[in-house]
Amino acid sequence: MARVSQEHLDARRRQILDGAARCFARTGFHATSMQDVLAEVGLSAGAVYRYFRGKEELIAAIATEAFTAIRAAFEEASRATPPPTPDVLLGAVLRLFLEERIKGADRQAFARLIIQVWTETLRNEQLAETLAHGYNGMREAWTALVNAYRESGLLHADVPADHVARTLIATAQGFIAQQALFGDVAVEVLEDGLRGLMSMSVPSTASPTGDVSPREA
Amino acid sequence: MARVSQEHLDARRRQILDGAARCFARTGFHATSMQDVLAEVGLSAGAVYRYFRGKEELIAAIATEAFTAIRAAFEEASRATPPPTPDVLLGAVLRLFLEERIKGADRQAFARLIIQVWTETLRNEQLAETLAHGYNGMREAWTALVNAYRESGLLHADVPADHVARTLIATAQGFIAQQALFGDVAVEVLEDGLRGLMSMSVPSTASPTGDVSPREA
DNA sequence: AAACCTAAAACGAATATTCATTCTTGACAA
DNA sequence: TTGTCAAGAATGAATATTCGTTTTAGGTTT
Repeated sequence: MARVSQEHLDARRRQILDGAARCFARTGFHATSMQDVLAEVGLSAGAVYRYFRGKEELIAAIATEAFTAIRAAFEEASRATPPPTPDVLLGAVLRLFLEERIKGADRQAFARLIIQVWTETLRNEQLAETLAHGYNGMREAWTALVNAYRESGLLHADVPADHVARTLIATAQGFIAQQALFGDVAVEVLEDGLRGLMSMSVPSTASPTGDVSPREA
Repeated sequence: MARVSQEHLDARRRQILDGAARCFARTGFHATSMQDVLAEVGLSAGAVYRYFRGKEELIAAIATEAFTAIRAAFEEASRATPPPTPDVLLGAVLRLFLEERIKGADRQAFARLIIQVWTETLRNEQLAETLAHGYNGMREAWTALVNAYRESGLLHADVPADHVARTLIATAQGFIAQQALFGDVAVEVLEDGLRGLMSMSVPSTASPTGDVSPREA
């Protein structure tokens, strides 16, 4: 028996994943050809097809891995005790996110990969379910956190905790989008922005602006 | 001259754009084949290629049109006088956004198209510039708006107005992403979420960013 | 010797695009 | 009004290319 060590196999697999991730972040899943990937990872077709059944499996592996990293960032930040205020919480999420890197790629690469994972859910139902399930978990954790805000007297408005949780997650997602599009995201922007919002006075619930009526199903 | 009426030409062009938009929203720009588009619009290849030089031009036309609609929603909402509070403002943006529809497609379709426009900027530099320029315009308009908040005493924290503006835009972008991914976005979620954030107390502890001295909460 | 990998060639399927052809339109002459 | 006819509009099978993948034979490492 002359087998290569398991570490070698793992390293090869990682080498492929990293190279493919660079390609995908650069040009997108479907505008990247397998030949692009082969050239980037520096391996032959036969080698790559030994580790992955095909392009779809490679995409699925990278997409799942990327989303898992995102989810971990959200959950790790929300585990802090006592619950930090939203600016600190989301700042931590974004900081973890910006630290997450694709080996050998620039700062924008991971964000670009993430927004492509979003679009890939259109085609890949399995991935869509993974994402839906993952986000539901985050929502629940963050809803509990918002409820803790209310109980400690930090949150005054009488609004569903779930709505606040979804809004916070949306803000983080938006900054991921901005990082992917413009690559100029600094954590302070988000932290300051949230502090600014939190410092604003809440208008009385019955605000007769008139031009917009809350009629939506 | 034996030509067909200009209205006919315009209608054909729109027919192609609408059908292609449905395809692209469903499966993405690059996973959609021209034959898919041809079948969806009910025209032959030759007919479509009379109106568009090729797939790239079709993609560019649809992407630009979609982003223009988004930008219009942001700007129309920000033109309201007096400046409405962020919850009302972003609520209006999201309402306008959810009204924007691709003819013959479901509620998620337009949001799905938008997130694909984001990813398309990776490949299309021209489109990337259009987006960067457009978002910069929105940022400036919204920064002015946040400054108006501060002057009217609504905003207390001493944070750059631009940071608050970017955070608000990020929140809207995040809800667009959620609508694309899960399709269950209601405007009230965003409105409640922002009201909740605005009702929270700003911590007075020194923040890691430096000597931001918050005033009364 | 067995597992790993390479390099190159070849594969069929799928792709975007073209082009020779047919159909349709509408201005104009009768 | 009616008939004519060329230009415009549309067709769809054919084209060349590119794609992902498999196969081949040979070489290298353990």
